[in-house]
Amino acid sequence: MTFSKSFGYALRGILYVSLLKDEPRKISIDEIAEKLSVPRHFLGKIMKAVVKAGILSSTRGLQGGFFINEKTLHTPLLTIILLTEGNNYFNTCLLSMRKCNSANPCPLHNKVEGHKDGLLQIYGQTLVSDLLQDDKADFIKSLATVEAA
Amino acid sequence: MTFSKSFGYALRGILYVSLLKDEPRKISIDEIAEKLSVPRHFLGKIMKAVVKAGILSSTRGLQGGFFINEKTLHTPLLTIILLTEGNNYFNTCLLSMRKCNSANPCPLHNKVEGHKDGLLQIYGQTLVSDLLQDDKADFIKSLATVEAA
DNA sequence: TTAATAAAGGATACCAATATCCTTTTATTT
DNA sequence: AAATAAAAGGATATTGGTATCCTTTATTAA
Repeated sequence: MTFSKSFGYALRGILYVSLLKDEPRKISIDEIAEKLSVPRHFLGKIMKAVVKAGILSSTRGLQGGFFINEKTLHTPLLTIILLTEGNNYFNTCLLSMRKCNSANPCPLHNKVEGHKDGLLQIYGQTLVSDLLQDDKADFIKSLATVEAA
Repeated sequence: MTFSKSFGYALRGILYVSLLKDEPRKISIDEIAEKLSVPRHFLGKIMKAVVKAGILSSTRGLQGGFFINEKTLHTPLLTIILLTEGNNYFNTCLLSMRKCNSANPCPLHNKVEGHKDGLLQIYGQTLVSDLLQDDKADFIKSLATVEAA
């Protein structure tokens, strides 16, 4: 039921860049970090992985930055989850038993399998584009939500 | 979709002690650790918390060890989860946004809320006794399942 | 072709979860 | 009472996720 912070940073970064897809400029890591209230250097490391996975594109140099490509908006959440949490995220046994599977289930396995599959469905079918909202200003605010100072 | 190792160790320890509830002897930490193939000292720390929470009982001294009490078998999984993962486990935002809730939802919030509630239901309703299996030898083996050497 | 800008990449620090060890307390047995 | 056995408790590694900084590479603009 939980993801690492990396996942949240990655998805929010992707959404921020996607939201500004109609602007001619590219989006710098500094801008993303500032608008999302996220540690700049750590975000840079994550965004690098996102670009390497082909989910976003980037160019270096003056006027450089991040921008969407043909894959970005059609990327399912599942792809981002597996990127940040590791490919075995949905295969790991809830009881940390290494040989747990359908054939040799741990005591919890069958109880949660249905919901696990349900979540997999959701994450596999929900695309980046499905999470974008029309009101940009409002959406950016919601992406950056942080605790009151 | 994941729990810490502590949760797996705790639940498996509880199940092991519960399974042997008809034996007159108490169950030592050494026996549990060995049968479950789990680090002995770390398990000790977790079992201490389990006892402190009243989910199991224990006595020190010669012939001491762990044993079930009136609560053990009726304990819902949720209690154990909150013990090992922290009370906010089901309240944390998937995108690490600190102010995310129904009134001010993050982009993922509504997508998964249903399944989150479903899992909460399962964990709240499934009791320790529901996970015990009749064939003791078989069940112990399944609790201890580890990777092939 | 030089200066400026920005991502990529590598090195290091920090912290919490995980794991181990050692000492203390408690209970039982002799 | 003394010896023993076992959990409780505290102190200390170890590891992986998180976070920061610095250098390198690439691109653009003057």
